[in-house]
Amino acid sequence: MDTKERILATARELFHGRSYADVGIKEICSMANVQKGSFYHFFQSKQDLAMAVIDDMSDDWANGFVAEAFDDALPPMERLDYMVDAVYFWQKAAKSLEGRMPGCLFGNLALEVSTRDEVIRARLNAIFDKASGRFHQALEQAIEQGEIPPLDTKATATAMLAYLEGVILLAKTRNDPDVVRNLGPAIKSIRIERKH
Amino acid sequence: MDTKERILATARELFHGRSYADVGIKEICSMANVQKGSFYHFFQSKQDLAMAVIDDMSDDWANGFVAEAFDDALPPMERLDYMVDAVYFWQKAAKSLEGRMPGCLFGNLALEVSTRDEVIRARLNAIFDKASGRFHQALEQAIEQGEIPPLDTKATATAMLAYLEGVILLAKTRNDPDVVRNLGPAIKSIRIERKH
DNA sequence: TCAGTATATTAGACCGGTCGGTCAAGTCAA
DNA sequence: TTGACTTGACCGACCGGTCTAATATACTGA
Repeated sequence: MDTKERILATARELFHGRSYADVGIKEICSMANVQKGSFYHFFQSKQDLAMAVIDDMSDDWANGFVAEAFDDALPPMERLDYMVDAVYFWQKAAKSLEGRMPGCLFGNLALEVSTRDEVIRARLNAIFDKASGRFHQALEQAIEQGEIPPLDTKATATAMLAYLEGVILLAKTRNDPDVVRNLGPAIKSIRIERKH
Repeated sequence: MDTKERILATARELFHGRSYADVGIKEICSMANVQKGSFYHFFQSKQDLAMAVIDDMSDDWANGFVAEAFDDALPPMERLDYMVDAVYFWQKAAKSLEGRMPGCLFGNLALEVSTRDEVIRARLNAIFDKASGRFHQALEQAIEQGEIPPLDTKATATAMLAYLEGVILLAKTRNDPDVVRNLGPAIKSIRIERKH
């Protein structure tokens, strides 16, 4: 594992487990066994690192269980349950490892830095758009296959993403992953009707 | 307006508009025209200030439009729309004043500091519990009055609060209060059935 | 009413520590 | 010999918090 990857992985872990402002470059470096000069050889700034961390996590998600959850082979509405389950097990594992529920890195960063850093905010926004696109596709297929009655798929998809983020927020505040398991499945009840 | 109130009001504005870590005591003092010595006469620490700000905002909410929204005179399910509207107009006003959507102070703080500060986390958790209690009461009455079919009122109430927080999170990330207006009303579609 | 005193509040210099970031000198493989 | 990478000392700015001295304000007994 080369230096840059080590920095990235460490930063991701620390940012996720605590917060952006709370984690210093010095701490990242010492935990990754890297000197400061090396750090600034690979990253221009802390902001640059944050962007790289966001992209890194986003890629992992897209190729990881998000890809599994939104597999076309699964019945569309079951994909939502799969997604909720994945979040639950992930948060539960993280809590049992570190004692605290880290929540969603994207949601955490969004609320922490989006009033201060326009570049990061825009990137996070794009990631949410992409995520809501997955929900959108699932909803389109669910309607197509007669699994649910027609509705405003775009709006409902975004609402579902919002709900998932909200559930994670509340679960993190309670420090209890079970909140995700208890409230998560209700994501399927959210409906925004078509305008006519 | 005495010194302590000035500190409190300024801190609240800054914490809400930016973040906890990003706002220093020095900045709060200079904006409130207070010296550091005075600050530490009234507050033991920055954490102490945060707690006071949280309580202050919580009281304002409880006696402000939350009290209006959850007025017993309103039909229960209409209270939810009232609440969503209030959030929308508030965020819109804040954005037109400062250019940025601040989101929900409690949600912001929850994601920023709850992994780091157990005391603040617990307080925020209590506030969320109280808020979900309002939803709960509205749902109980809605069922009682035949406005909606029976459901798990406790779980649904919490789910609705989660949804509201999630919508605000997404709106803040988009920096667009209209997200609240567009997605907010779907809060009424959320249902968690009774266990039997 | 007043002197005297205790207490609440203000003032701002000061503290050690940490922050993000820079830099010149070095190592090492191609 | 070149260019990628590493080392770690160093920078000014800022952080939360402390401290002592000055100044209002409130309360006291005569």
